[in-house]
Amino acid sequence: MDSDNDDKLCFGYDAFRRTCPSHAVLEMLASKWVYLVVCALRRGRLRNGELARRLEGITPKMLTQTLRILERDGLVRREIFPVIPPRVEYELTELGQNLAGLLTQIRAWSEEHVPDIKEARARAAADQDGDLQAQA
Amino acid sequence: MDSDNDDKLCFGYDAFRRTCPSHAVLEMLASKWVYLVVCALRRGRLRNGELARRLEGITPKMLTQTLRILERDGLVRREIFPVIPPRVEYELTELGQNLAGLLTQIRAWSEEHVPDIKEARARAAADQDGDLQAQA
DNA sequence: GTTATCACTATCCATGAGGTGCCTATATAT
DNA sequence: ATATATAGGCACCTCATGGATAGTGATAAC
Repeated sequence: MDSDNDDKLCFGYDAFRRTCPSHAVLEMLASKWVYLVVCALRRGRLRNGELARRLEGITPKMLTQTLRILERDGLVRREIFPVIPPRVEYELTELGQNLAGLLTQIRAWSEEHVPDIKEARARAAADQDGDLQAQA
Repeated sequence: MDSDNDDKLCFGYDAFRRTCPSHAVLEMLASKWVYLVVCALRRGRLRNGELARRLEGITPKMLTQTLRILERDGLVRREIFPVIPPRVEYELTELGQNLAGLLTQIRAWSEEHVPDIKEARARAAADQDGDLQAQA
């Protein structure tokens, strides 16, 4: 029991350690597009184009890149239909579903607390101005 | 009611929209160091040096930068003691505490699911090799 | 006088995130 | 014959950012 690091140390992994695999996992999750893709797939399978329309502002490259990462890490399953024109569908795996619950909570938090953060930023900006005036 | 986007649309904000303030909030949260700093502060106030020692691999610059962002957005409170040598302490605000619960869950998830992701990556790598051999 | 602590700030540089455009295949529609 | 839809791959380029390093100021210890 390392008293310096005993809060929720799970399964011997410790995300605070740079070399710990869980650190790399956390890093993979720390991406805007990973959040949004996983959230978007939560309700069911979607095609590339459907995702692109839903995730406003994502470029085809970033979408593909993100999906490849999620597929590689076992969060998303990719199914190709050998038809013309091509049809490819993406859906969450069980592991992905599991994560989606958490990420959706983060997304909900972001939406809920916009006013709080707006207010905090306004106050910070005001304090800045105050400092500037105090200097003059 | 936009039937294309009705899952958990909170308070009129929609993180899927690039111009929505909640999108920016999500982007702010999507950072490895934000995760770890908030998690580290969860149990109580810490000084800069204590944080630096706990967050293995963080540079002074990134630590300060992250703390400034969190302070600006009202998640962290900064208290300066006018002594020599300087003493500065950081602690979560109520808003920060609120978020810390979620982020700690994400961190726990990362630690829990390392084996799953390792396995998925190994399988993906094996599939890759399979493709290469099939080509030859 | 030299070194150390502490919490930074400033600066530079390499990496990589992300954007843009062009390319593939084929069936259908015009 | 040409255009469109579809899901990409691939090469190139830019700019932001992460990271490394050095400096700052005041004091106290050696």
